[in-house]
Amino acid sequence: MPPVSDCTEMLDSETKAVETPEDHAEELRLWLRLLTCTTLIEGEVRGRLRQRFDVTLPRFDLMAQLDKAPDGMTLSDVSKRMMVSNGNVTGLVERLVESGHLDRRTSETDRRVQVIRLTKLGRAEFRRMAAEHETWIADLFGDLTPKDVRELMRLLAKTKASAQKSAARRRP
Amino acid sequence: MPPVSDCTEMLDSETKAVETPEDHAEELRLWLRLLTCTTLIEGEVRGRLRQRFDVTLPRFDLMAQLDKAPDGMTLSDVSKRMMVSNGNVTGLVERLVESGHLDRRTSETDRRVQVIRLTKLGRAEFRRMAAEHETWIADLFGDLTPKDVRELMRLLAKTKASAQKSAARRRP
DNA sequence: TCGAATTATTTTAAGCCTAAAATGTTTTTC
DNA sequence: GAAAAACATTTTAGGCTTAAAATAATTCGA
Repeated sequence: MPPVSDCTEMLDSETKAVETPEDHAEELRLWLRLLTCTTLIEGEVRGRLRQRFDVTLPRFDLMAQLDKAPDGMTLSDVSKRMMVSNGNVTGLVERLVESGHLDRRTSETDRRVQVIRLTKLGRAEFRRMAAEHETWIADLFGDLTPKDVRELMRLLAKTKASAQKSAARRRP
Repeated sequence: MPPVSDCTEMLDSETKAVETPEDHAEELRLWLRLLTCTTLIEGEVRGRLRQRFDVTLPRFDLMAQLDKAPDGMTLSDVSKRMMVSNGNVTGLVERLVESGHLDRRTSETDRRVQVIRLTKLGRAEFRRMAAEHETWIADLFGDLTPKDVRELMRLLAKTKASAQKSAARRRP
């Protein structure tokens, strides 16, 4: 058998590119590791929120979005920001209004739109939780140097852009 | 007012460390970016699995675990590997046995233990899906150079270790 | 201006997920 | 060897999540 050159793309006898099952094992491993990290940290945060404040992670996340928007947000805004389905937000908001953390009103100018805001109670509780939450995150990432953090930020930004591009290709 | 040295840790008049609300905004941003990346990619994979194969992501993930274990796994193994609750696995397995993708039997040596395996059908279907899945991942991470991938792998490994350490501190 | 398309939200049906309690089994300990 | 501890799994109750269909309101276009 003649020696074969070690090129990435295989060529057939007529020098035309041939479909080769390329090796994407590295990317796959990277994806699994990314997922593991997120799941690990998310689970930890979820548990601490429940133990310390008896609140669920989705509730906390929703309140976090609203804390950054003093003038309120529409359900669609929230849905896009949180990257969850519309129906999901509907239910989440329902329960948070029920518990007195959120205020919800129909927009004056567009009767399709619901604007939601944190109530005083909601804001106070969120701030209390957020302060502690921040220390948890700092601790979870505690072994990373500032340089590590910067580098990760950069690479994840690149990853996000790459994934968005890929997603847009499929669903333009 | 005398000039103050710009040290990170504030000292009070008696030179004892004082609790200062430290700034962990960078770590927080990092966490949000990590979460965004994962959610983005996960959503994309979920959608493609549904469209192309009419299968859910958790089902796919479970089958992926079993594909790596020809001799089968116990429910506990699966639960640990997937980092989901026991009860969750019970239900997932139930549905996959129902659909003929999994085989489940009680261990000969320990009647508490359930051993599950992919059936022929399950393995065949999984392999078909996995091949395509791999190309999606490659595409989603397509703009990363091999060096980026290596660097991310390294930093995420460090992140995982850090988070595990932090989690262990809380729940030893 | 009227009908069509678009947009915002809700509803529906099904499945996923968790924490905690319950059940049954095995191992440990005295 | 019996009680206690540990273990594997299931059940329970409730909440989260999605995709798709339905409802309602607005905007656009001829």
